Amino acid sequence: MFFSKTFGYAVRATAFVALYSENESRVGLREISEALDIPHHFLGKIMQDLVRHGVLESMKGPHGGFSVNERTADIKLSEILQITDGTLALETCAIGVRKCNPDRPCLVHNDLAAFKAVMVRSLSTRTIHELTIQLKEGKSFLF
Amino acid sequence: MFFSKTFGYAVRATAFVALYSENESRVGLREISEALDIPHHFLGKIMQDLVRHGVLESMKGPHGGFSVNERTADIKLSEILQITDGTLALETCAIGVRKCNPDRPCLVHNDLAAFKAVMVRSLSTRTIHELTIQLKEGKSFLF
DNA sequence: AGAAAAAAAGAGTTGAATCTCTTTATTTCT
DNA sequence: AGAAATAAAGAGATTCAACTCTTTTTTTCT
Repeated sequence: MFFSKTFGYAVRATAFVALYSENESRVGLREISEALDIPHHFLGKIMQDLVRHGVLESMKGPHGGFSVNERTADIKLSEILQITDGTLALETCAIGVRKCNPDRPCLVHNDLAAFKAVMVRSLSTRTIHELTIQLKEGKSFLF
Repeated sequence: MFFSKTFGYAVRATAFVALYSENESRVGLREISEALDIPHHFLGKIMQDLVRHGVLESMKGPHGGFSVNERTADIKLSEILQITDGTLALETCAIGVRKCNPDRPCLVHNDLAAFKAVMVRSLSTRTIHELTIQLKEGKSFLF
């Protein structure tokens, strides 16, 4: 696949927090990991990273957990991808042709180039806010 | 990426053999691995597998090497993918939503479903013969 | 027959992603 | 102040794809 599992976990967890921490309440790591069926220690590392990069807020201690901040709603999927994966795996040629480029395409280049454009656009325009709307309307699902 | 490196190596090597073994001559492992810049021991394993599955023929000894057989030209990319990867990595949900399906799509399901259809179709219709034509016409490149 | 060439086979190494376990730091509540 | 809850941090363990190295088998050629 062209994104890591970590990316999927990060997107789903962020959307989950955005849905369930809207008032003052926070969402605990355990709650997220159980709802989304993600190994909780592993998710812990991912959440740390998201907090470090300002995607979410966290608090330790009783009633601690994760919550949104003023930026969260406007975070784009591409920002999360950058945090978890560094770069989109579609950058390199799918079948390993070193000099593959639009003027010198590999055997599957054109099929992929069209898709890549769609994917890059989608990642760089979709925000967490949009995802939560889809979820609230029952148009897409987190688990 | 959604295919393994092994798949890319296998497709490129098969196309290379199809191009350069048309008369009675065979193509050696070393020649393939050097032309396509693929680690040769690793390629050896892949070639074995292709021969075992009837995609290519091989001969040991002096003047040995790999050559096409009567099936080679009609082999589809999906057959090679089956041999190297077992299955297309697009089968499972890209962000790990377990119950993801068309009636209950995850956040990126629809973007991906369209692409997957194109990709599956392309893999299951393109043959080695078509690839060699593209290569001969200079419309695509192997390295 | 024997040497050389080449693929086949087997076994080991590496690195990265994923996952697990343990300890530490912070916050809240009594 | 002390206990409990919770995230943060650190340090493995596991798995798998990708790669490397060595030995064996088969074939050809002199």
